[in-house]
Amino acid sequence: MPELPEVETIVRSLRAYILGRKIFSIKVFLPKIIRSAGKETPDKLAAKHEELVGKTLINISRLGKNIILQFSGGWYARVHLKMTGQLLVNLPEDPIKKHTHVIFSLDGGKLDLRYRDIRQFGYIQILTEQELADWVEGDFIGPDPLEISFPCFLARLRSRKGKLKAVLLNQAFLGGLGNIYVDETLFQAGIHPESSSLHLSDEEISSLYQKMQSVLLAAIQYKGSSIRDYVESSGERGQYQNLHQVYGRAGLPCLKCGTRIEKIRVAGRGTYLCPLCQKVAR
DNA sequence: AAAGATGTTGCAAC
DNA sequence: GGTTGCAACATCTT
Repeated sequence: MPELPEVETIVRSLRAYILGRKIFSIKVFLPKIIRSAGKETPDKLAAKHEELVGKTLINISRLGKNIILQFSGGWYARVHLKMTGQLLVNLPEDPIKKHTHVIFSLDGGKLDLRYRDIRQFGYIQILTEQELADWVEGDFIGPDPLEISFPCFLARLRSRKGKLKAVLLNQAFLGGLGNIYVDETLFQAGIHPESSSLHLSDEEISSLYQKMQSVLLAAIQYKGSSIRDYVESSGERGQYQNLHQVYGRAGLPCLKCGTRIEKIRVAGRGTYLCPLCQKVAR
């Protein structure tokens, strides 16, 4: 589900609602959602989330599509929402929706942070500072698309080969792009997703860089794209889906030239493009 | 009504 | 290494 704009929106809303709150209790309904940091025995892992009880949430940040919650006492939680994960802030009396797998009770029981995930692909990892550092080092996430400089972007792209869409989806290349925003960026830049990353001109890479940032910033302004399950932590839907130029528009006219938008498969993912506006650089 | 699709990513195989 | 297919799982669409 969520890509950079959705995760960023969730992080911002979590900051507004639960920064500074203290963990009162934790209920785990589906244990596999709490994933091992590597070396715990199963029984130790099962009890690990109890370490957070009594700790205060002192920072909330994003690393690529990962949400990092920092607690007092040197504890962290890393949340990956994968396709259908949600982090929702609720009142305790709010009905517990189906597929709610973990509830963090906050503020002496006055507020809930709930993890909900229809397909159960997402997970929560409870980490010490050292374990977080080990993860950052080992499971390398590339620079943030909104923070990387153009020279660095250019150099990194020039060092990769393969289909451009596959490169952009690779979280070790840049952290945060996913299927929707790659398609939207490539349309805006007028570049075909199957273009070879080696055969792009400096001008094309410059356009790619600028459109990537403008698309992501606009999507954040609109609080992300709600196609199916994504909502921010208050339960509100994003609105950027209404501004999609190609994603989900197969068979509809291109908004630039009127040609029918095509859907093909690239890098194993459904891919939308305008065959006239987006040319292949081989 | 079965088959194919879905915003992710890790793994195995070639 | 890059690429492909599959796996994790529930639900919706064709």
